[in-house]
Amino acid sequence: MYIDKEEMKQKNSKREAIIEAAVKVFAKKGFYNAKVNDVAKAAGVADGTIYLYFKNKDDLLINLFEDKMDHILNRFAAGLQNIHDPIEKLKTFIHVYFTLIEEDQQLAEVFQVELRQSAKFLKDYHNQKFLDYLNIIAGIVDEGKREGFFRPTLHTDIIKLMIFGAIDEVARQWILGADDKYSLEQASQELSRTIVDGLLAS
Amino acid sequence: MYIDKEEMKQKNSKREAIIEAAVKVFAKKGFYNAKVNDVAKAAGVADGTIYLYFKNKDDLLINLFEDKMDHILNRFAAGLQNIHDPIEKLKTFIHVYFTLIEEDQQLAEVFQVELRQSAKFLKDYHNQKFLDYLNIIAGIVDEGKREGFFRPTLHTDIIKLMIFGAIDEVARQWILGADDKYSLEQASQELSRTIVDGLLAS
Amino acid sequence: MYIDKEEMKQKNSKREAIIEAAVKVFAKKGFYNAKVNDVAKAAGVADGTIYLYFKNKDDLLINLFEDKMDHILNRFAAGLQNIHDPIEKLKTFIHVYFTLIEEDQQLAEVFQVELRQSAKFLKDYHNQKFLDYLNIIAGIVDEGKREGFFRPTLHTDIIKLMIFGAIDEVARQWILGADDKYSLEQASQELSRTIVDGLLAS
Amino acid sequence: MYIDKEEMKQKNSKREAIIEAAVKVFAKKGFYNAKVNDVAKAAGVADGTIYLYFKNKDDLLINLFEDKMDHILNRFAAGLQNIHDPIEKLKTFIHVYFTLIEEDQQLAEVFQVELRQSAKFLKDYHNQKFLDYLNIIAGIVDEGKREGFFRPTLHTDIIKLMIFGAIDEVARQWILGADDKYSLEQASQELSRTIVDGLLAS
DNA sequence: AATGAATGAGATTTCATTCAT
DNA sequence: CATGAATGAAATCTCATTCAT
Repeated sequence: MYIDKEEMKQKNSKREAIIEAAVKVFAKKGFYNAKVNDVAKAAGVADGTIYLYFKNKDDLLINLFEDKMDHILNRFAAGLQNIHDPIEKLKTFIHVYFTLIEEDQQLAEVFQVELRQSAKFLKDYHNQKFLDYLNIIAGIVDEGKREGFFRPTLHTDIIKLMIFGAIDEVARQWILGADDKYSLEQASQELSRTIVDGLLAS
Repeated sequence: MYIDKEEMKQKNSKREAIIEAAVKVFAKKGFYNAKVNDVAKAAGVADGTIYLYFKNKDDLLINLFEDKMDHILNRFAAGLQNIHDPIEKLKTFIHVYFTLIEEDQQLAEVFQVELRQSAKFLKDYHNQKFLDYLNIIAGIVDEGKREGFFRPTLHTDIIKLMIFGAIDEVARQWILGADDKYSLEQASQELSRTIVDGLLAS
Repeated sequence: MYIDKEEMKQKNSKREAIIEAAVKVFAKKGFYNAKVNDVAKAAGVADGTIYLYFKNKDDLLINLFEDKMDHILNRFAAGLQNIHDPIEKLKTFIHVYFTLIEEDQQLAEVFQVELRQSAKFLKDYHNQKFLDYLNIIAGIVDEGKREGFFRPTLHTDIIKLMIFGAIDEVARQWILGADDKYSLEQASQELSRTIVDGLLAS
Repeated sequence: MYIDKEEMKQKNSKREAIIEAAVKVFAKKGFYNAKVNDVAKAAGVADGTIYLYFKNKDDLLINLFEDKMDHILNRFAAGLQNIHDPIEKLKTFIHVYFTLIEEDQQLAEVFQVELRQSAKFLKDYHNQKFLDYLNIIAGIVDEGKREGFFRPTLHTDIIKLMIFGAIDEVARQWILGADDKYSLEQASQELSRTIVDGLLAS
């Protein structure tokens, strides 16, 4: 029994190690410029080992995405659990987002930059986790409409993208260091205020 | 005299043809999956010809970006020329943006998807044209603050990114066809109203 | 233990195989006209394998040169080991030279013809092994002067080149088959006699 | 009439210009690394123009060689014209050789380095001019034998190569600047003395 | 005769993936 | 399970040569 557990841990830990290495390497070099061997070296395994855990390089990126997205979705679920006011929910959503960005900037970079890149990921690959993520926002917006906080005429499909895009871009530029003119805390406040104001029923 | 003109046109037209072909091909296959030979065939020239006009594949992408960005910046300048009310300016900006997207969807796809991908473009390559573009938004926001329309406490560096991100994401998803639930006209209206409301001084 | 040895042998044997193949192919086609794929085929490996052992085509030529030069220098050292008379040493040097030429005519051709060609080898690439080689001759000449056999006024720096050039050219033309009018044995005798006579103190 | 002459001069001067440019460029970069366009630029003509005067790049090198060799052969003929003593002839030959080297070091470099390079030139291309050149030496040696100055047993075919190689190598190293330890004048003296001593009948 | 833009065959080199150990 | 040497398809880029002007 404990052996199985050990082995499971080993197994997991090797798969994990590869994903963590991939996050680092993809963040630094970009997916297309990163070599499988770079990831292998960073993970402390042989090239071939990666193919024991992942079908190919694309599959590694997909698995990385799904794994990390699970974690992110859990974090949002946890953060929003005990909040009932849609306005507070929206503010919390933004806050959790920036907290995640700050916690793991390399992961953030992969999400912000690399996942945008390939047709594979934004077009061909049907991205349920990303839809789940957008639906958190949609849920909050719909709730706000239902409860009379937000304009009832809001087109949720557009608004959810708008909110996501706004947060995402501010985060991306912070990550890229193009703007060290603002802190994530400032950004969080500014975005919350402006977005909420934009949605409020008059 | 007319010969010089002719030749100029010829010359330009070959460079132009390559760039137009690159837009098509990059939009369809993505930058990294597009072969130089694909671009050459699409442009009706030989592989080598591309290297007479561009240093290498990266350089082609950079030139494509700069050329097209010039056009875009001109379009914004023209569109905003005779408008003085900052609120109207913002609405017009959004409208012009979506008009451009609609006019050339392939170009839009390259800008919205492919240009996000390479470290070259978002990090290494210092991107003056993109800054110019963001500064159009910043200018409108600052004007609105000065003239008392918008909250004077707005942090322009954050707000400009927020606005850009919001518009950009809505446009991207429309391009990618993930959402055929809305028209660009609807999106334009919805964004204008929401963003302006978010910025207004109470 | 024997496994390590085996592996070493294997490893060496692949690097070796590539170098031997390169000698054959460069001799036949010339360095610039030889394709990497020609070498790969001759060595019975894939193109890519060559790049596991050598940085690029130039590096292969350099390594070939250094490896073979080591062997050649050893042969000279061995041949001259037990000889003390400078005149005998000179004769032996010439004899060993022609023996090496005869033993491996393809290698000789690469050394005599191909290595002369690229700026890399005669100018840019700093060529310690070749200097070592010339210094064998210089050593013999100096010894001969010191011991009163050779004219004490000989300018060793010139004489060593003269001797090398004389031997080298006779060998080259024999290799190129331009002159099948003489055997290497004849050439060896003729050169020995003439050079020694030229150096002798009167 | 005078127009034809003019044109002839023009014609010659363009062909000449290309050859002179080729000497410069080949000397600097080596034949294989020199681009036709490099030669064209150096000659102040268009790429295509070179093909009006020469069949291809190889043909340019061959023509360069033949032209220059004619000049060289003439110089030797002139220098040796009024000398009858074979020993003096040999000394003069060496002296003329070094004078030519000194007069045009770039040409020398092409002859010394580049012409050695391609199978085309030392094997395939049947090189009458080079044989003519070697035969000047052979003629002197034979004369010396006939007149009793040199050992009658000398194998002229070997000796001519030996003499050529000795002179050539000393010249080459001087060109390459590897040895700035000696002047060409010194070299000339040293070689003359040593070679003549080596050949003398005892 | 001269030009030089255009060609396109072909060479080097890379790197994801495999498989014998 | 793990390795990493070997593979070889495929991509970028070069450059001698052509040919319409």
